[in-house]
Amino acid sequence: MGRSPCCDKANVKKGPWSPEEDTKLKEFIHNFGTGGNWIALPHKAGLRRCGKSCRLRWLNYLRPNLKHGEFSDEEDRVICTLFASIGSRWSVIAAQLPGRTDNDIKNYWNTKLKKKLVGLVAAPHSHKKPTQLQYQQQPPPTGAATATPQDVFSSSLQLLQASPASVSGHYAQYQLMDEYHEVLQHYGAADVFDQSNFDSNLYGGAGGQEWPGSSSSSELAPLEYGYHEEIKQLIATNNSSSSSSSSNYYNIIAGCNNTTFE
DNA sequence: AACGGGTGCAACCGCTGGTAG
DNA sequence: GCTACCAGCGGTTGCACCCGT
Repeated sequence: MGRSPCCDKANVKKGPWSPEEDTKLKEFIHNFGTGGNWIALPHKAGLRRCGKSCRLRWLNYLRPNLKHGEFSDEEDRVICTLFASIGSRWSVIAAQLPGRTDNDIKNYWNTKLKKKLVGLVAAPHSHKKPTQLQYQQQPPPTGAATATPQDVFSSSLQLLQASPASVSGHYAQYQLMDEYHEVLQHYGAADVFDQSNFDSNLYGGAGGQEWPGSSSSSELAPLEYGYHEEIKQLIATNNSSSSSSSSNYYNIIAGCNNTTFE
């Protein structure tokens, strides 16, 4: 048996919202709030819309203090960093970017950031990347039988963050993101993450969404949290071998010196 | 001017997890 | 413990707009 639909599909309007509908929704929520029940809201507000549609419209467009327009370099950096850490958990990423919605960030990632990466790789001045074999040669984290893509990327990003300021910046970040993307493809993309393990690492296993030690939910979580020991281990291992793949990453990053990204 | 492909964004869909009864 | 309901989430789609030919 299937579940009952959330609304009468035949009697709800779909498609773009009109200014009148926007006004009705805004005024209703301003006067009465959502009442904790989005399903009942459209009827009360005199809207022929599905409750889910109202919720989405409010959260993504009508809600106060929303930012529209270009993402800043800093926002780019946060998105890349968090994507590297937690994957496509857009709501979690959005929580770190005040005024941005998960839908915004998802669209931005899918339409712009991802393409920036691809463009960089295709660009003539792109630097040689490690091969997939080199990914496989990455040492596994402590206690793991094999290195996961996430391990590889985490170590790469950590190397980047630990490197001198001259080698940081968008180009290097995006270069790493692309490597990450390639690793995902190599591993079949789908079941790369042990999500529960990720959550446990990311949130300290407490089940909450606030970073341990953080007094504010808007505080940016330290990237290395949860991976700290694994990453240190990886760095230690990589640094001990001059022919290790970590030096490939250093070469890539070093090659980005004085490269401006737009 | 007309057309077609590309792009960006708003909105929808289907699923999951939480929870009240 | 079970069921039904709801909010929230991520993936996907539809469409308006832009731009090159």
